[in-house]
Order: sequence, then C-alpha cells, then structure tokens
Amino acid sequence: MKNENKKLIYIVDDEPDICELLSLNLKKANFNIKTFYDGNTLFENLHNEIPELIILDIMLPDYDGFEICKQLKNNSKTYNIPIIMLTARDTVEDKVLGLEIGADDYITKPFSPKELIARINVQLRQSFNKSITKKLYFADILELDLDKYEVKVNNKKIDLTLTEYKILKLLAERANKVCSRERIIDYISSHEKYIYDRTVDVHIKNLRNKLGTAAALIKNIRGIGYKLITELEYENS
Amino acid sequence: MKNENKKLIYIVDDEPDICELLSLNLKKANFNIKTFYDGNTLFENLHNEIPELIILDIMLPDYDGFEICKQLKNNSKTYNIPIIMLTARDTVEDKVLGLEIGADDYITKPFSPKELIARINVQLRQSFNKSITKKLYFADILELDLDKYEVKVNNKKIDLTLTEYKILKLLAERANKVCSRERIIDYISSHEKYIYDRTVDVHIKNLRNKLGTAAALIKNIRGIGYKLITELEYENS
DNA sequence: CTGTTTACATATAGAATAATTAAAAAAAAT
DNA sequence: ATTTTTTTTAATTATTCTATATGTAAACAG
Repeated sequence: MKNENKKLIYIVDDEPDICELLSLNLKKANFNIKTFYDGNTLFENLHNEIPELIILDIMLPDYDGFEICKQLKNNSKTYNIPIIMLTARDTVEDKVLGLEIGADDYITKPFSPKELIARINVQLRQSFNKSITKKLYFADILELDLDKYEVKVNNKKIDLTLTEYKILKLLAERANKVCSRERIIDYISSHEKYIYDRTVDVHIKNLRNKLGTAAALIKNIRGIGYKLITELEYENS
Repeated sequence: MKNENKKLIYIVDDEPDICELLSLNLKKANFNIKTFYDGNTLFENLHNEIPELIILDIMLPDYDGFEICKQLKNNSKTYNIPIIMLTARDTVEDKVLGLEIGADDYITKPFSPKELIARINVQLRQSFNKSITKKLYFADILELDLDKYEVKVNNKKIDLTLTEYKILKLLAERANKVCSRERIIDYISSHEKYIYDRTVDVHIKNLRNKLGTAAALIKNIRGIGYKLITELEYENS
C-alpha cells in the first residue's frame, strides 16, 4: 500500500480510545495518520514533517490546545496547516476562543465521523488554493523567493535593503491590488512611530532603480498608493 | 457612517424573523448586510455585486439551498465567495451533503450569534489570501474592481482619474438610485470646501468619454443628479 | 413657438500629487 | 569611535488633475 497519494493528518489527543477511533475512521477514508498524545511530541515531529492537517484536542498533559494552536499559527512554517479542534469543551466561549485564535474549524465531542471527514475535506479543498509555493512570479521577469528572502530580475539576483524587500513583498502578496502609503508604512515600521508619507515615494524610487527592467511593474495610483502588477501592459496612444 | 470598510454579507433566508435577527447581530458586529428571501433575487443581485460571504438557508420558496450552493461554486464569478449554510436541517447526511457540495461551513439552527460571527471571521480570514475581489458589474459591459481601483469596459481596462473613479464608485454602489450633485461633491471632496455644481457635470462628461460603450449607463435625472443603471435600456420614441 | 432653464462640451490656470535629488539622521558594521 | 550603509526628511522639479469660466445644445413650460 503506497501512501504516496494519501494525505497526512496528525491527530493530537491524550485519550487513546479517541485516537484509535479517529485513526480507524480516517484510515478507512484513505488518509495517512499519525497520532500524538501530547504537545511536545507534536512539535518534535513538525520539525521533520509538515502534515496537511492537524486535529487538535484542548486538554493535553503538557500544553493547552489553545496554546498549541496559537503557536502553530504564529510560525511561518506551520501557519498554513489547517487546524480542526476536536474537543469535549462545548461552550460558545470555548468555540469562539478557538476560532479566534486561529483554528479553522471547531468540532465538539461526541462527533460524527462522517461529518468530521466532510469537514476535513473542506479544509483540504481550501488549502489546495492557498499558495503552497513560496515563490511568486511577475510577468516572467520578477521572482520573489519568500523563504530565501531573495529577489531575482531576469534570473539575476538583486540586493535589496530590508525595507525595500518588505515593501516589495507586501505589494507582491496583494498582487494587482493597491496598497496605500499608510498601509505600507504600517508594514515596514514598527508602529508607534510616525513616518512621513513621502518616505514611501523614496523607497519606491530606490526599489524601481534596483529592479531595472521590472521597475515598470510597480504602478502608482494617484491619490491612493502603489501596486505591483502581474503582467506588463502596453501603452496605446 | 461610510460602509467603505464594512464587509458586505448576503443573507438568504425566507423567514423574516431569522433575517431580522441575523441582520441585527451582524450589523452590530460591523458588517454591511443585505437580505434576500429567495434564490432569484439573490442571483439578480450577484449579477451586479459580489459580497464577501453568503449565509444560506436550505429551504427557500423557489430554489433548494443545496442547488444554489452548487451553482455558486460552479460559477467563476462566485466560486470564491465563502458560503455558510445556516439551516434547521441537522442530520449528518445533510451536513455532509452541504459540505461536499462546496459549502465552507454548516451551522444548524438554533445557533449562537457569537459562534456564527466567529465562524464568519474564520471564513473572511481565509479569504483574505484567496483572490477574492470586491467587484461590481453592470449590464455585462462595465466592471468595477474595488481593490484594484480598476475599471473595465468590455473587458478592456480603462484609466480613470481618482475623482472620476470615486464618482463611478459612488454611483455604482447606489445602482439605479439617483445621486444629487451635492452628494457627489460631498463624496469626492474633503468636505468644507465649496465646489461648484457644474464641476460635477464636467466630471461626468469626462467619465462618459472614457467609458465608451458603457457611457449610456450613466443617466442624468434633470434637476436632481445622476444615476448608474444596471441594464441598458432601449429608447422608445 | 419662444424664452427659460438645465445639461453637455471645451479650454485653461493653478492646485495637487508624484518623481527626483540631495542631504541629514539613524542604524549597522568595522 | 569611525566608517559605511540604510532610512528618513526636506527641497526641487515634473506631471497630472481639478475646478471654473465660457459657450453651445437640449429639454421644458407657457
């Protein structure tokens, strides 16, 4: 039996019975399962392997499930993993807390395995759309590697300062959408420090200089801000 | 006052009481709400405006909620809109069906408004990355993309100045309703700065020039102001 | 049909915004 | 502590947009 196509799901729960039950059902539904009885072993494993989804209980011997969830969602390596909280704690407050903290779904015990599987599939369907790739391309000439903090223009690496890189990244992640100068300032500087509007203009100018051919990808939207376009446009006179 | 930042949510339910209750709660949570009592009016509106999320009941006078969901998820204009099914049908079979058909969440009545809001926020959080774009459509020829500050006529991008864009946006958001020149001036200028009435006329004229085929969508209402219509009318003499 | 009102069109001054340059201030590296 | 790099501000230039004036056409009322 190959697990090649089987999607890997982590189950974190300290009750062996539940793990057993879940594991059985999910394996039947053609998933590849690993179970963990506490938070520490989960974190250890995450170093080597990233699952496609995590099913998380709240009451664990070492950590609090909410805490784990928060940590996973605050880490760039793991924040993309959908988390389904599966727990006996069924008050509205707990649900709201879990969902606000970053959980993608919250199911209370006792649960229907069929519904759980359906909800797992919803998450997997959605994360299919999320950019799994950490590389962004623009008009075949600009390439951003978010893992390596690397920018290439026509396959040639260019050096950017941190702020320049941040601005480019912000624009790149909202490709084609306009970012106000205000928003850009918010993003590049640790708040609580007033920075002048025109500063952004200067950064943009420097960025454009370094981008060379790709400079035209950064468009100014008069009165609003800037945007990075994905395709070069041709002027029609 | 402005709904600029308020996210637009559609509620589709044939029970006025539920609509009322939902509407109240969601407005309090700072959302912008529109309610629909059947599928047809929903589809009509989707033609002109794309909300950020839809809350959908199953039992409706004309269509079946499952059917609506399926259609929305199969249409390129709407498949990105998160759908939360909110219904009294609480069997596992119904839930599984709804989720498999493409719903992003499934909540059963009676529900906790707080949990609903938390789940709405989960969806909006996720769609932040998705390429959801607030778009408005008019008569199949005019398209407004609010995030990109982009206007297309017959799928061709046209460049507008900020004021022109603002006017068009204002008219678009109040489609088919007349906007007085006064109101338009209010909207385009930072208040407390008197601007002459005729100025609006000039902007409208420039706007029409740029809109080409779509120019006819901007109607003047003598003595009152202007409006943007959603369907082209044919003159009868 | 005529006069009056309102909308539409054109041209233009100057207001507003962006790009560029240079230089001061802050941060990082040596 | 000094040098280098980066970030921010300030000042200048270039560009685009806005608002008004003015003139023409269309709609309306009597």
